[in-house]
Amino acid sequence: MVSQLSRPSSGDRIAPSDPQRLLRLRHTCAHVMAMAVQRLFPQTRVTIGPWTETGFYYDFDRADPFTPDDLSRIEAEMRQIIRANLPIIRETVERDELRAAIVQLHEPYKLEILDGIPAAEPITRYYIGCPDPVLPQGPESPSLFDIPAPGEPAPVACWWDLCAGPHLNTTGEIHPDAMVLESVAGAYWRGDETKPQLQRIYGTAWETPEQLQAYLQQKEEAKRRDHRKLGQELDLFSIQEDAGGGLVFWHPKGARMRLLIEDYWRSAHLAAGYELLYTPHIANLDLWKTSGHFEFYRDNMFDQMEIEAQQYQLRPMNCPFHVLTYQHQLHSYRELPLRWAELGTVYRYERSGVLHGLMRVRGFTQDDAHVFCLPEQVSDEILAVLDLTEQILSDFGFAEYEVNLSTRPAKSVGADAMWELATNALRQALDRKGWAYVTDEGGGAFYGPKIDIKIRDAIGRLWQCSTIQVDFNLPERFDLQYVAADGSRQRPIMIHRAIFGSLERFFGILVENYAGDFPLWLAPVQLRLLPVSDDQRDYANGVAHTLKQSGFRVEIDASGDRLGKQIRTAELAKIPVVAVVGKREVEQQTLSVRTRQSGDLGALTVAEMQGRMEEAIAERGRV
RNA sequence: GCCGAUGUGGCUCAGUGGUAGAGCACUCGAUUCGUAAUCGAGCGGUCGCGGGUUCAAAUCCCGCCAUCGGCUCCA
Repeated sequence: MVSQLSRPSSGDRIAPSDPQRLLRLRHTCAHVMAMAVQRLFPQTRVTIGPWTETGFYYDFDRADPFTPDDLSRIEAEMRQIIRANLPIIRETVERDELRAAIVQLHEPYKLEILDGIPAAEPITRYYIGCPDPVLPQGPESPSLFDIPAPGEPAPVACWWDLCAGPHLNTTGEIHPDAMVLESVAGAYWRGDETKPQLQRIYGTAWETPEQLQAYLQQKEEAKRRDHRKLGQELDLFSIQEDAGGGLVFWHPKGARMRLLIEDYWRSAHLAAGYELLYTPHIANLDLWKTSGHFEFYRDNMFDQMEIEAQQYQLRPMNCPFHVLTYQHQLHSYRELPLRWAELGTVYRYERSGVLHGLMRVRGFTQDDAHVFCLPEQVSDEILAVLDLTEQILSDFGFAEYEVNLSTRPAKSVGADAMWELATNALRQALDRKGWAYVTDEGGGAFYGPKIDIKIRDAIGRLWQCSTIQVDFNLPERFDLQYVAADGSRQRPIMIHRAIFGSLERFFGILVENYAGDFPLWLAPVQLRLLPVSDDQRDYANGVAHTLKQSGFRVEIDASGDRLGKQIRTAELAKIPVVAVVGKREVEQQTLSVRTRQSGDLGALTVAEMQGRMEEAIAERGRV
């Protein structure tokens, strides 16, 4: 039960000196851009243009697509408008008057917006450069006010938009070098894919050029850490066109890391009182009809396949299988809670345009678990899940969380009383855990409310991973029972939860968090031996053998390259520790150790080396 | 799925109608080397796939697939 939010929320940590003013600035930038666009491309219709976390955008309706070249022209035009330092004037207008003006301008989207504004609300418009434009002076007279060639229409140094504001007082308050246009993208009118597709131009804007530079550097940093790029460079995984989009191939180094993650996960769960299950990847469609998935989740399920006149379904979820396992025998209240976990691989149909590296795929493995418990155990069990989640995530280096409590959505099943009980149990557990959280009204699953946990990575971005959901729907649909103390049959409550969410996605987050520079316990290769010449091969083989016997992941550079090249190759592969073996080391039975973290450590015996590495592994750190 | 861009050896990329290129990787040879690239040679591509235009297509046109930036979706 994992939502696969594929992009992180903004990790923007560039602090503005005046946040309110920055929003006005960005909003004004959007207007300036719209003005520039309509000056350059008069046939373009305007729609909306808000500020965003890093800048602004404006959606336009125009027959021809904007090209990168158009963006440069628009940006140049915006600078002219900024340099002209045009006043921005707010005006409260009568609805009918404005309506007539909009009709005259042939702006259908603006008309729709105007007509959507409740009668009681005041209506405002914002002018740029009207009604009394300040004409520029001096040699850098902007093109804006150049005298038009004969036959061309006179340029209009005036533009207005129906807008609630707020805005800056003049365009000159925007720093022309703290603003750039970033990209063009398709967007739907009112975010509705049945409505016309518009062209959205994104820009970024800041108070100062320094802030802009900091933002651009952050963007570069995110690009440097991109798990798709690092996955290729470090040979961790691939997604192959020949196989199909969204299907992941784990290469030996990535698979080794996955194995480490899985091993850790299994031990942690066994220690926390879970049992492990393995269940099939396909099953009779009837199961999915009973569970409600066929009704509620069909759009994301792969097509059914017919096997001997029966319809079978590739699984998009694990829960019905755990439910069947529970149902297979009668349970006493004395057995509960039952905590069953599975690294369950699921397949979900995702529209081609949404696939994204490991973050959004069509086949992935959830670290899924279901807790079957008594109503009075729910709160304790949720609290225990929160504890386990914290333990596991912090061992992977994630100590900062943002927590959401999502309540009943419009499209949902179940009685109000059950929703209330479940939502209260989640709330109570969060309070007992002492975690602050934000309530997301209507953000729950169709079958129950949930807690979502986002982790903050090394560069401040938030990623959704863990989810905890209370479900009274499946127990109902499958008629799950336990025998209560009085001998009556009662219905257990089911808690779904995943900590990593999806292994693929979590792995991608790990790659980005560490920028491929993994702590020693996770590094696919922990140490590489670099023989200075062929004479040291036997010694290197002996050392490698010893270290491998002790459980270290070791390899020998077999290239025959010179030492400098071997070191370069190891550095590029981000191998945490290299050990040079030359004539000296063979004679003294040592290793000359060099780590990515601390550089040259000098000569160490094999035993000393092992000690250093064991220490780093134990604290999940680096050498 | 929608809008736009992109797709050339294993990787990164050049090549805009006239005989497919570079660097790295790989193989071979020489060198046996001390902390981020030794030298030389060689191998390797039906230019994403399928159609079309043309005497001639990596290059132009159409369809499809995948990837990238977004939109929509994300139980």
